[in-house]
Amino acid sequence: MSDMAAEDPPPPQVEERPEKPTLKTIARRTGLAVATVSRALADAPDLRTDTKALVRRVADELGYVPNRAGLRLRTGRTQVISLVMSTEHDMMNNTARLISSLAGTLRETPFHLNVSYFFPGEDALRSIQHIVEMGLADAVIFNQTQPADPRVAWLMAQRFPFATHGRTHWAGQHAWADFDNRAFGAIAVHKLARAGRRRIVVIAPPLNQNYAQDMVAGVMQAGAETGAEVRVLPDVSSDAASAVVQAGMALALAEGVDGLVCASTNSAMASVAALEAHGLRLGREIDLVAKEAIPFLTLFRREIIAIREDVARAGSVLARAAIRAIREPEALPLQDLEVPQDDQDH
Amino acid sequence: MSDMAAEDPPPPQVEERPEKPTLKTIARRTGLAVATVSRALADAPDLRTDTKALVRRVADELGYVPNRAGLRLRTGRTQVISLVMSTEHDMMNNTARLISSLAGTLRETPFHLNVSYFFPGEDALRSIQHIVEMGLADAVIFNQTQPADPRVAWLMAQRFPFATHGRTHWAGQHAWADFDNRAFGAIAVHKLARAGRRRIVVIAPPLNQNYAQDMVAGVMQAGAETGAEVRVLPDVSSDAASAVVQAGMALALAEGVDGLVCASTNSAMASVAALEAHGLRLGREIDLVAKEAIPFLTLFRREIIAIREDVARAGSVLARAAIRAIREPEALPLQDLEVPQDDQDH
DNA sequence: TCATACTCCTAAATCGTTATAGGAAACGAG
DNA sequence: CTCGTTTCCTATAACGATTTAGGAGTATGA
Repeated sequence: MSDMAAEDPPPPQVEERPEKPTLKTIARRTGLAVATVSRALADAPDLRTDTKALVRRVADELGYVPNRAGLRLRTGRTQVISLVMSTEHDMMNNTARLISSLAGTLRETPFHLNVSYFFPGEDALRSIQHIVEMGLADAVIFNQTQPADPRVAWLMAQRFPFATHGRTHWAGQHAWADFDNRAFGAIAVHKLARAGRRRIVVIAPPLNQNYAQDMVAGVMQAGAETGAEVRVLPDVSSDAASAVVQAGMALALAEGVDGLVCASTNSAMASVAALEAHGLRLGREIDLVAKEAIPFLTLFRREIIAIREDVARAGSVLARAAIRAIREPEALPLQDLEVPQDDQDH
Repeated sequence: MSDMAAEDPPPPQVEERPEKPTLKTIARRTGLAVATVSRALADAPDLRTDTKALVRRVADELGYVPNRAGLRLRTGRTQVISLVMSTEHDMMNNTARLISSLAGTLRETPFHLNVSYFFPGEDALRSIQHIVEMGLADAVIFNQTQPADPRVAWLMAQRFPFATHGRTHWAGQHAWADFDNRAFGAIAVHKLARAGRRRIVVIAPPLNQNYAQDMVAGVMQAGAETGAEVRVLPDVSSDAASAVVQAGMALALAEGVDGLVCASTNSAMASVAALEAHGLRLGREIDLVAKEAIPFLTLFRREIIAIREDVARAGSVLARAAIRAIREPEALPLQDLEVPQDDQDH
């Protein structure tokens, strides 16, 4: 008998289910009109308190849940929050954590999480315009912000609710969650300096990204403070990381580099491969500081100095920020900056 | 000026957009009734061919897209496919690949991808029942199937469309995409045997999972064929992987193990940490075969023998399978088995 | 010529919700 | 007793789609 052999199907006990309660059901049960029931559940001020209490009690008894299609058709509200991701830079499961955290935060709310991607070569703005113009969501969340991100500009002009993973030039005016990459860069260089490293190379993410610029600012500042020589080597893409980084490294290492800063698990692993190929040993001739979202690097090489980023925190903030942007458009946008601490262990 | 300083907001050019075309718009434009337009777009047989052509032409000109809320309210169809994931076993971004592949395949269809999770300790069946009973999706996709998976049994009894990542006892009767873990197990042991390894330890996923049982079957069979001694060490959870595996390894290594098979990138990295702590060297005293979804292990230790699993393929199949299950419930369910090849390099 | 059949289209109802406008009953004031 | 006010509720229309039943014309047959 092969793997594929069909065993007996499970018993087909198709119990007919009691049909879902609607406003009409509650109206019948209470003797009120549908409109009254609707307004009672919305806590309209011109209904008697005991009427509203009655309606709510019956609604609870029946397990009433508003029909999403009816609501959406009538009000235009979708109860959907749409996450629009880039497919690039998707290694080492930042993405999975972000999504699961978003979904986890949203599950206690009436909102559903829709996920879509824009692909390399596509216009990031287009996919978001599509969602807004088609009325496919009440808010959008996206990542990989640029300093003057066109998506942010457009959404602000439209007054459409959104939240970003990463800041922009307009960070004061919209909802975001971000990791303090400037602090990360500074801490990284300080740690290396304390370890006696003087010639530091930084593997930076693509410099059109906002967080890459933050990180560079941080390392440069710390370089000035510590007197270490800091050189930035921009990484063109995480996917092509190993090749690019290794080539860059080959050049850099020739000049007596003794410290490395990497923005991702990815580039850290590629860099280690390169430096070991040059006969350098971590913790001896060279030290490496890297940011990571999952505790992997220390499994990879115990000597790597890892700084953690809590992506789940960002996801949770972004979900709440999006809801707030929907419900209280005039309120102060929710913002959260995760600041890494310099524990001085190194 | 700090990072947070608000620069000038983007110009608030709120151009009023032409309102979205509906059936009514087309009806006005063509002089036909709304019902006729609807039936023309549905290609009703009792309409004149040129009428239908006219309607379709006008619809195209206007860029008509059916309103999802209207459709859903009237027909009950949501045009949503719901992915219900477990939060466990989520390392090394299988998840991210799966989701991006699902979303990528679905983008050319009218279906949207909803993502939700059930959390450790929750009943996996409940979250799916909720979706079905609330009418929140037209199909569900889920992973981590068990041989007699209660979700599969329930959905089959309900005749609700679904597709699974991983097979079950009823694999002949429902849609699924799977990796051939039995072949993987067999190939792994054969590779080790060819390298002269005789005492092999297998780090298996939790044995209640269908794929873990497949993998065990594969290694046992190959053990018998090659005469190697094969012992299975069950892994309780990927999250706790490192601790558990290291403990198990400690015991196992004491007995002269010279070959290791790991089901995931995760357990492979943990195992390497453990074996190196014992002073063993990969490719010398011991060899390690592992499955991975992203090309990382060879960066980690060049000596690891990696077998690739194409999660994107699974995602694409699952998306198409779900759509087929929705549209042609009586048709043969779509199924796809990815069989790894033994390249004999080792 | 008249009944019958066929072709092609449409009016109306419906899904579940909310907003608008207004109505019935009770109350207070003159 | 009558007239306005206030209180509390409801009828109706609308959102955008599909389905059902049927209607107006034209063609066919005896």
